[in-house]
Amino acid sequence: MKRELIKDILKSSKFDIAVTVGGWLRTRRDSKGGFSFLEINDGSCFANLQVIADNSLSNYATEIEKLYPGSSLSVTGQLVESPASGQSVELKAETIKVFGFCDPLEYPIGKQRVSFEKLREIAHLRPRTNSFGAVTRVRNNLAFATHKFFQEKNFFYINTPIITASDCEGAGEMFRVSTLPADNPPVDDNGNVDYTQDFFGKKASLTVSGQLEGETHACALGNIYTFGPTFRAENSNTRRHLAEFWMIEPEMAFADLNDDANLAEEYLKYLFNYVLENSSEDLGFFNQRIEKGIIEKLAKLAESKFERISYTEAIEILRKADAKFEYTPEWGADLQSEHERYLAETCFGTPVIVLDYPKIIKPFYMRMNSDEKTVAAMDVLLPNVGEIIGGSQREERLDVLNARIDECGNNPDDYWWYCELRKFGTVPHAGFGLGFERIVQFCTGMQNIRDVIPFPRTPNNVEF
RNA sequence: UCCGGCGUAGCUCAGCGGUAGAGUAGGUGGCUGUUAACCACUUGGUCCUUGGUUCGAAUCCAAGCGCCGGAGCCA
Repeated sequence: MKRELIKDILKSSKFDIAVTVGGWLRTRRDSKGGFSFLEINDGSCFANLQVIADNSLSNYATEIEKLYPGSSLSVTGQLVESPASGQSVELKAETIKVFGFCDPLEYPIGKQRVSFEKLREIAHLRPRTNSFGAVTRVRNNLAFATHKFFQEKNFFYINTPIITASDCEGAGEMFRVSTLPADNPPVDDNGNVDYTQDFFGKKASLTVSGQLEGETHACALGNIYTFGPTFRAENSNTRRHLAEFWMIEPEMAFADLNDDANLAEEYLKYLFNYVLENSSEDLGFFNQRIEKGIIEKLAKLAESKFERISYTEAIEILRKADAKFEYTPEWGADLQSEHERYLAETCFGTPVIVLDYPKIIKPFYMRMNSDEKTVAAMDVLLPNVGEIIGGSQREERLDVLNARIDECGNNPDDYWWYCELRKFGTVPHAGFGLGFERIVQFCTGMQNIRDVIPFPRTPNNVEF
């Protein structure tokens, strides 16, 4: 079926031409003047198209008057200038084909307001709402902008494995991947599960990060990035965590921590500018209904310089701060949520990049600084969201890396191939990870991360 | 996992010891180039589950289940 998108029709300045649209009814208003107003949405944009359905249509009494929100239809007619205010163009229907009626007594999302919590229970229908249509289009633009940004900078898109045997420094609890019988797995002489009999012949899990594999390709192709699903089996119940989420992980060869921070800042600003330019209609909705001032916020951040401070400076600022913290800031302890929020929201009011964390709170692969107390790590903190990016310069010196693997209590055998990247032609390199849903949250103002991914997976929730 | 809050009509909520309410959606009638349409009437409920206190529980207490917010873990 050849059809025009409402997105294009509403921009059209050509009138009195024949067009066909297909979409879902949002609302019907009857006029006793002998016609009905139908508002159609086809998902191509936020706005609806107003259709005039005259009672001279052959199926007016039999079908048009029985249309309720959610019904699917196609309309062919003349695009005309609207005589009334509220819309510039409207479609005067010549034929209306109804594909599917929608019973208003059963359909859960009519014209009335439905809470986000309720919509999560009907995740198969929620993309038909204004909010989720807008979130989905912004999410799409952020994904496209991500590829565009890295491709323009000559980064190669690579696909790291989803099933893995390396547990990447214990970034979180992992989901086991196994074909062994769950109720009665084979056991070895010590009574432990015998994974040599499993599908892969050893313990396998869903990935918590593609970083270690990503490094292999950075150490060959130069600059690469991944953009794929990531899994954490943590029992996290917050509005910022998912068990399955999408992560973007660039990795650069011949790069240090400063290059890494520059890339992170440039990438975030690129995203802000991209959605400001290409999602303006949807952002207008978020600006009005979800987070007042979000457009101004994104525009300001796209222009501003991100604050950069060392971890040690951050601790000093927090200790002098005129604020009550539940946890006293102390050198050597990780920054608490309240500390990150103070820095990004109260103290600077801009994104903050914190650099050079104590080695004791960071994983083995981060590069040791010359003070031998800190490592070349960075976190990017956003107002309201908190940590959005975590990254580091990687340890490229084999002897130091081996010592750190030992020190952190890891088994060197698990990282033999990772170490060989240092053994054979090592190179300074750096990268970071960004949680895609968190940036969607930030750019839409949506409060709960479960509402910026089509089908959220959280503890006790795997419906759909 | 810990702390706090909340589960009442299809939906959004009020009621907080004396026998069930509003708005909205749906129905009927009226009116209208309408646009969150409007006006009148109207259908609609195991008050999450189980147990306890009480003459009497939607209301108080306890446990369970579910959801939300904060914390931790992190992206």
